[in-house]
Amino acid sequence: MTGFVDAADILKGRYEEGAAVKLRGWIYTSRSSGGIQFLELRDGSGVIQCTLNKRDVDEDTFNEVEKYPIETALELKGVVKRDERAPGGWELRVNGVGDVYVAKPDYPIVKKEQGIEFLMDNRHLYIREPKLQNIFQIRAKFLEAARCWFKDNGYTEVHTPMFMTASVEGGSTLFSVEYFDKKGVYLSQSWQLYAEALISSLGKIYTIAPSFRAEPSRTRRHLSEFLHMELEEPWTDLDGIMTTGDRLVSHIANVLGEEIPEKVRNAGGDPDYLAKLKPPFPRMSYDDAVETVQKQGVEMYWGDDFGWQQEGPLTEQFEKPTWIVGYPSGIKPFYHMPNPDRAEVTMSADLLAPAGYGEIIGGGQRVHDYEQLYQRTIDDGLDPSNYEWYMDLRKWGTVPHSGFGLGVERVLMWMLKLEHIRDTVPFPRDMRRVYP
RNA sequence: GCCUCGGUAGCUCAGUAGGUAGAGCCCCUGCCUGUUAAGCAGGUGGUCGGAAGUUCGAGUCUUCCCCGGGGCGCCA
Repeated sequence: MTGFVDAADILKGRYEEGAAVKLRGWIYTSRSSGGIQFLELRDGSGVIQCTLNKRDVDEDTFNEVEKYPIETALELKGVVKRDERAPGGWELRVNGVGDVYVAKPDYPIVKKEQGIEFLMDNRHLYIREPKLQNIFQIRAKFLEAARCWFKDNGYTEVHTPMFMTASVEGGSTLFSVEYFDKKGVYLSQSWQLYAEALISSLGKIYTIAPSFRAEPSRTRRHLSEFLHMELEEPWTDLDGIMTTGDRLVSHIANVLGEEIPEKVRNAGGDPDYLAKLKPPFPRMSYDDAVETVQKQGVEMYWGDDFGWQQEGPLTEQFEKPTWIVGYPSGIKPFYHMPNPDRAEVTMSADLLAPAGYGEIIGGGQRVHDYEQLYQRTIDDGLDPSNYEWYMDLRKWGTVPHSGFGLGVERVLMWMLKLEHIRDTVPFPRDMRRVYP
């Protein structure tokens, strides 16, 4: 059979009642009531009920179909029918069956409550669930929207190595790799050092690539491998890069809210909020943030980073994502530029999502002066000789430049109000799980 | 790394005072022409996470180990 249609298009009413169509997919659920069978067919676009009436097909076909276990893949032809009794309001009245790929009868994922451990052990099957399918489709739209924005704003996509010899974010969270006979090779934590080299070649650039962090973190917002959307641009200061972040995040939110509101709603998000999210986002100095936290009675001292205890109360009242600007030098990596008027703080900013979803962007202005960078490296306890090529960049045509990294899964989690970051990605990697 | 909860049928769980293993779902068989996690009747299915110990006897008590969930610190 050829010329198959998508279940989603039938459910959207794109076919008139009575239209003869062909569908193919996997049996998601099946129920039978003697002379009539109900199959919910899952085809990658959605799930649609297909009814088989004994009157409409020959007896052999009817009896065969009744025996098919769930997850059997098959081709169905029939007639589109509007029916309020069907989930979604539309169904296919089947009058013929094409090729069939019969499943084994013991599919482990049951339409009942199941434990997380079991579902994670069977992740390769659980990803078929419409709930996850929907999130993955939103994720794809998210990336599409971002790339579209980058293109419209003159950014070039570029990719940097995953194998690296130097730490970007601090050595304790590096994954060590066996790299032939070489020692000291690690998986990338960030593209940043390479990005700073590439801006002198390409100008405004971005990447969408995995980053790896060996943080022994067991929380609902950590992955050891996450998708990192990073951006770097020359001739730009801290203020400029925050404005860029505002526009990028707003654009992605708007696209999701306006173009696929139903999917967003089904996942648990609020499409109206996303559609209306507009720049600029509020900016709060680190000093004021500390004071705010202290006023709420939570223990914190100037110079500390925000832990969960501090961040929750701080972001609870936020309507929009909010920038925390000017972190102390002591809690930011060496490449952050010190504030010329106030050496104890950096020209850095993190974007915190509302409602305790945590940090979704981290970035700022980089040190572009050679001497200053050299000193910062030493102050940070690092060996400058490990960063020779990176220092080199400051010798020839160094200009003020800034960038940031956005955690795709974190942003998705916030936008869809998900309980756990694991559901933003098909096969999540955390400290306890690398299988399947 | 630390805190905390858990591991009994394929899945979700119950298991009283230590006395020899249960339910629902899944699956199989039969019935049912509008089901929505369908319903009704019957049936299959177990090294109680592992090892050692106490005991006449351990799913249950003790010790050690393994695996997992949630959280903290840290981070995007």
